[in-house]
Amino acid sequence: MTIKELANELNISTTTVSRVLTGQEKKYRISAKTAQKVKDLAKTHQFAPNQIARNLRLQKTNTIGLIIPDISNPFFANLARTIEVALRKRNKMVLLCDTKDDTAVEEESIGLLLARKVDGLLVAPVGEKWEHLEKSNTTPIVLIDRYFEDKKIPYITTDNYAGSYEATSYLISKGHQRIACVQGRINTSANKNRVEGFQRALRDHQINTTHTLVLGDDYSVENGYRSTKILLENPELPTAIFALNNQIALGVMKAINEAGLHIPENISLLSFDEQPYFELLSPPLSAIKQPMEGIGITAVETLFELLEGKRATNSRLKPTLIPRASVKSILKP
Amino acid sequence: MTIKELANELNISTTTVSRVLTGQEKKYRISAKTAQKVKDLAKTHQFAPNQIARNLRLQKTNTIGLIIPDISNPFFANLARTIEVALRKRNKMVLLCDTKDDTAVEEESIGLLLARKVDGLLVAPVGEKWEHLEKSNTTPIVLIDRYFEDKKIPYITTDNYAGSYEATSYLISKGHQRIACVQGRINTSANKNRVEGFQRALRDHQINTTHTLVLGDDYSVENGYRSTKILLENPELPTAIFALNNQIALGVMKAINEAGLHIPENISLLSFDEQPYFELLSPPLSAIKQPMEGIGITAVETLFELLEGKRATNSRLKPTLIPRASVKSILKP
DNA sequence: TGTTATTGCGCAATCGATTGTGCAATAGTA
DNA sequence: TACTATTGCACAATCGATTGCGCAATAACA
Repeated sequence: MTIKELANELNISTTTVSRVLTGQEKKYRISAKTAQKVKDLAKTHQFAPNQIARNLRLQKTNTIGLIIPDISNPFFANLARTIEVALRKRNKMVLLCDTKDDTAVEEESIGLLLARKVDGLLVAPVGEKWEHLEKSNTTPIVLIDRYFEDKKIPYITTDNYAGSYEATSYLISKGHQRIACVQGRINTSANKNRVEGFQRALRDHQINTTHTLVLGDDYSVENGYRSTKILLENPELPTAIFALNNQIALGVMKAINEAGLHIPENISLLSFDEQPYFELLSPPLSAIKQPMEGIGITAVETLFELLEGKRATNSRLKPTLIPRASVKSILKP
Repeated sequence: MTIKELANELNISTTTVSRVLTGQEKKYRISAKTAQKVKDLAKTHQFAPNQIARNLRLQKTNTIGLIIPDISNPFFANLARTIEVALRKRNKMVLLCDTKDDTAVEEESIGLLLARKVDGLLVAPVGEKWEHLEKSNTTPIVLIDRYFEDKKIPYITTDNYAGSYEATSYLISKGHQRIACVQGRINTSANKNRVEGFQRALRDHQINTTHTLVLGDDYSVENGYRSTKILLENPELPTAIFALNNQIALGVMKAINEAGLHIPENISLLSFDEQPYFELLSPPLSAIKQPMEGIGITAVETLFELLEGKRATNSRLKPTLIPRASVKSILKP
C-alpha cells in the first residue's frame, strides 16, 4: 500500500494525501472534508508511509547507530537499554552493532552505519584507533564510556579516575598496602584512567609501589582468571586485588576459589562496575557503582544537542563506592 | 558524494558507475579501463553508495528487526549478541527494540519496523497478544524464547517443559517434596511450559501437590523477592524453591538471606537459566542451562529459510542441568 | 457586474541508486 | 567494400514520499 494507491482510491492527488498524513492540512489548506476522507481510508487500510522513501526525500532517517564492544557485558546491556528507551521517546530507532572489541569490526560498522545515513552515532569505541570515527564529518557522534585524549570527539563517561582513586583509598584505609590491580584493555581511556587513579592514590598515601602490580589486558572473565593465577604463583600474595570491571572480578574470584583461598580472609577483592548480583556473591563483593542511567541519558541528550547544531559538552559522571564484605580490614588494632 | 558526482567527474553516466560498483561490469560489458577508473575514484573519495536510495530501488533493506522484552536481562543480551554476529555474517544489520515487557510497546515496535521495511523480524514477544505479529503478511517473522500455541508463527525456543521436568525430578531425587515454584510472566509460553514440566514431574513421582505452591507473575528480581517473602511468612517452609529465571532467582536469594535463613541448609534453590556468575554465588547456584547460542543461530537460520521462500521448522532445543551446592539432599539415610 | 482575495488542490521535480532497452562505434567476415 | 556482430556505454523510467509553485473555482467586495 502506497499513498498513490490511497490517492487513486479517493480520486485525489498523492500531494493531498501526503499533506494530510503529515499533519500539514492547515498549512496547505486542505478542506476538513477531504482530510477526513484521507484519514479514514488510511486507518481502514492500516496504512503507514514507507519510511525508506521518506528518509530519502527528507535526507533524514530518524535512526541512531549504537556501537558497543560487547552487548553481553551487563554494563553495556544496561547502557543499551537506557539509550534505546531515551531514543524511543524522541522518535529515533537504534541500529545496533556489537564489535566484539575488535577495531576492524568497529571500523566496518561505522562505514555501514554512515552508508545507511544514520542521523547520529553513539559509540563505545574499542579504544585503539579513532581515525575512522572522524569519517563522520557531517554525522554527529558522541562517545560513551571511553574517549580519546586530545581528540575533540565529545564523550560521556564515568569519572573513572575518581572512582578508582576512591576505591584504592578505601583499600588503603583498611590497611592494604600490597594491592594488585587486574586491568582491562590497556589502551582504553577508561582503563588508563582507572589505573592512574589507582596509582595516584597509592602515591598520595606514600605506599611503596614495588609490590603493587598492575597486570592483565582485557575486560574478560578469562583475563581475571589468568592474571590471578599468575598473582597466586608468587610466594608473596597481595592482600587485596582491585579488578577493573565486573567480568574481570568474576575471573579473579574463580581463580581464588580454585586455589583454595578465601575472600576476604586471604585476599580482599574490590571491583569496578557494580552488578545486581554482587551483594549475593560469596562473599558480597565490594564495588564502584557507575551511574549507568546517567551515562545513557546524558549521551542521548548530548547527541541531540549536536543534532540541533549546538555545541556538545563532555561529562564525567561521578561513581560511588559500595563497601561490602569482600574487603577486610587488616589494620593492626 | 553520490554516484552522479562520481560520474560527472569521469564524464560518464551514473549507469556505468553503478554497474561497476555493484560488480556488474562483466554482465554489462563495461571496459576494464573504465571500470578501473570508477573503482579508483570511488576509493580516493571513500565513496559508499547511499543505502537509503538503494533500499528504495531494490525494495530490500538488509535489515532485521530484533524485538526483545528486556535487553538488560543477560539472557536476552546474550541472545542479542549471538544474533547480531550471525546476521552480520549474512550482511544484515539489526534494528533493536526493547519493549520493556509491554505489549503496547511491542505492537508499536512492529509497526515502526514494518514501516521501515525490515526484511524480517526476530521477536521475543511479551506473550500476551499475537494479532500484531500477524500484521507482517509479507515480512517473515520468527519467534524466539516464547511462542503462541495454535498459531502458525514459527518459533525457536528452549525445551522449557523438559528442562523444568528435569530440574524438578532432580529436586525430588534429593528428597524434596515441599517445593515452591516462583514463576515468571504467567501467560508466557516459556513460563507455562516450565510450570507444566514442574507439575508433571511432581505428579509422575506421586508427590502430594498440596504443599507445592506456584506463585509470582513476572520475570524480575522484585518478583522473586516479593514471592519469597510471602513463602517465608508461612510457618511450614518449602524445602526447596525452583525459580523460573535468573532474575527471579536473585530475588529469592536476597529474600532468604534477609530472613536470616541459609541456602541450602534451610531451603534448597534451583534456577532456570544459568548465568556465568552462578558458580560464584553463595552458595553456588544450581541451574538449568539454556542453549543460548543454539537458539540465536537457529533463529537466524530459520529466518533465512523463510527469506528464501522455504518452509520454516520450529525447534525446541534441549537445556541441561547443572547441579551445584544450592541443592541439598534431605534424604534420610 | 467587474475586480480582488481566498480556498482547495494538483503538477512535476526531487532525493540517489538501479536497470531494460537501445544506439553508436568498432571489429569481424564475406 | 558492404554487411553483420560485438563492444561500450547512455537514456529514461522506477522505487514512494515530499513540496514549491501555480491554477482554477468560489467568495468577498466595490
